[in-house]
Amino acid sequence: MSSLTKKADAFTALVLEVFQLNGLLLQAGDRLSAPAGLTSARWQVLGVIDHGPATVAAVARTMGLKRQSVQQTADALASDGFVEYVDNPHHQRAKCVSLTASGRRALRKVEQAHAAWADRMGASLAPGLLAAAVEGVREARLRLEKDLAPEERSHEG
Amino acid sequence: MSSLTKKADAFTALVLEVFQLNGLLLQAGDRLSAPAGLTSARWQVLGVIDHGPATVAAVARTMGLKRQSVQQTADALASDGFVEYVDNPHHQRAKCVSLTASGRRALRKVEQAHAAWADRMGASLAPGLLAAAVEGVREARLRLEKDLAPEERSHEG
DNA sequence: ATGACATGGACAGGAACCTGTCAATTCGAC
DNA sequence: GTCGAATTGACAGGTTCCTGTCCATGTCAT
Repeated sequence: MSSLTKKADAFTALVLEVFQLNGLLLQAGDRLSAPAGLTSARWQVLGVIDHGPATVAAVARTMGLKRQSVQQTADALASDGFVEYVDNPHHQRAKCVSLTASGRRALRKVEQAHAAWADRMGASLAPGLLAAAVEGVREARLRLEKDLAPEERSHEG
Repeated sequence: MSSLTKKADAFTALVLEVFQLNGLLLQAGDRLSAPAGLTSARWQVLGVIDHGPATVAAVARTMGLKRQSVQQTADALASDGFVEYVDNPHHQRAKCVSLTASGRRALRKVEQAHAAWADRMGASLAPGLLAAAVEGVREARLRLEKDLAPEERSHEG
């Protein structure tokens, strides 16, 4: 660390903070969704198909994940009765993932818990600080996306 | 999302940004460390023991991970010759993880790449914005740590 | 219509984290 | 010194993500 410039040091500090916050957020998400029988990953999938059924691949694109990862989560959700595969009029093999009544109930429950939590957390931070954090992190993300883009040469991702 | 207050909405935006940035950072870390034959996780472990050998459990505490996770990474590093287990004068069973010459070489290589990258990224962001992002994310992390703390009742964690 | 190409589901295997449990060791209170 | 608590390594098993591959299906230019 001692050989880094000031700006590099500041950016590295952001990286370490983001890693830590990310870990805590996953923990918080699991705690929010556990009472409804869900996890962070499963809750996210239910959230995506809340506005309407979608194929596994479409959900994956929305979430920025690989379709194989979402497939696993969707299969687990289906075997727990939170979602079901329904026929897709536009594609013979690619069925749509659709919320069941049980899935919708669970999602509503998590959303209520999430609303209370986000409100509590959002209120505990100075508004200006929160806004600055969002903007700063978004800017960093955009730069990093550009930085990473040139070398990505995968037909799957 | 529509039932959230303004502050809750802002906080949720921060969460989504952090998730995305975290994913990109892992990608960037892997890309930085790949030329040296490492990954993000392995590089982190090498970084911790750079200032001196330490037990697996101590490394885990430093990194905020479970010792079992670090054990796996350390074993992998050992089998690749980047680290070796050396006797611990203070503990019969708990050996210390120590850098080998090869491990030190790899670490130096990654650190150089990291310095260049962090400098480039840090310079691409307005200094004020970067500082605000660090402060905002840190504040959010601290609040979340407090928010999460009361319920944590695990003798391992 | 036919053949190239992108998209999608399925399956295999791996990385990095987690939890839970066990026995060995160390440490502190007494 | 001795006993109980805390720490540590080891092992088993699980989650969520990844990559790579194969084949079926849909789309589009020719």
